[in-house]
Amino acid sequence: MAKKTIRMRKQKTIYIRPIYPFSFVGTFFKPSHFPSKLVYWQNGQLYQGIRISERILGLVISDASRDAKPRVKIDIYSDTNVTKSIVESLRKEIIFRYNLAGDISEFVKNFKSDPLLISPIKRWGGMRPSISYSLYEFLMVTTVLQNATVRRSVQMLDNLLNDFGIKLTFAGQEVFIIWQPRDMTQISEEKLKKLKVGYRAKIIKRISDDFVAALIDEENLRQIKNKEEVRKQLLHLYGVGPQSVSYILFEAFHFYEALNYLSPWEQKIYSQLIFNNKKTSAKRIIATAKRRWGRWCMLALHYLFEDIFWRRQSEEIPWLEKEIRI
DNA sequence: CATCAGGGCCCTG
DNA sequence: CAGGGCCCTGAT
Repeated sequence: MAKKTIRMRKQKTIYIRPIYPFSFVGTFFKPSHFPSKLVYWQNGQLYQGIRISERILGLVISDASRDAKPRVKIDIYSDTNVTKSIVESLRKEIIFRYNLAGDISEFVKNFKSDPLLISPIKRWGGMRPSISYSLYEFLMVTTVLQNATVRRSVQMLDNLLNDFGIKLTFAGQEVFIIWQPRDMTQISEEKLKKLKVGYRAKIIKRISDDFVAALIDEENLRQIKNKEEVRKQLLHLYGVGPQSVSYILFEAFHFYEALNYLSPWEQKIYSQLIFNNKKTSAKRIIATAKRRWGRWCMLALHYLFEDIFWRRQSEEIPWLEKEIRI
């Protein structure tokens, strides 16, 4: 059990208007993501915790679009009242994390007749790359994803959250929020290893230390428009390699063409979706995607990927099940 | 029982 | 640039 629990009550509701075209479900719920206690999706609503300048808030995010005008509703929960400046910082943060100010109209326009994308775009047109987490939180997640099956990743994160996370109770649900970098400074590697994270203990420590020392700063990175510069800075972090960086560049920083690495299991899935076989190399898939979709190449793959995971929820896709190691 | 391969990354040679 | 080692777990 988490050592700390915060019970929250509803304080305020705000609305955000995303840029058209927009898919609420596609943007706020990613069926391909591994299941964690950090976010909870139910009945078209997303529950999550978030830190805004040292304050912890609970959010219930839902679709409030009207007359084809996209609109996102956010109910804000907290154990104390929230000031106007917290609310405004939260608004900005949500707009960035979920890329609500991003404009992907050109992608939709250009490829809505592309044979591979025609039905994903019909279903999810307006879906953006997004992530519920802060950069630090995302790095903790990519660390537990390394060299592990889904079950083991979940176990590692659960163990960490039980010792260092905070449980938030609001709107009749429970979600957890990850510790802060400074909470790790006095925790020994040995103690982390008891939580069965193995060699990742060192990674968790060193990334946390770098955040505490302000060697890495999410706000700064967000200002950088050059993808390769962001990549370079992320790769400086211990335990962060090409796989983690590719997730982060696309999902956290929204570079639609961040595509130069595919892990073996993803390669098999894309190979099947694009070439109808399992053995087309990652290199060839990447080259094809770049040629076909240009500066939207990673976004295009994302549409294919999420679409097949959505279909998996309602139909049997035996070849896919084999590639997803539970 | 022993061995091995994971939804990587680091380090060495 | 290739390949061994790192952690744990479940499969064989």
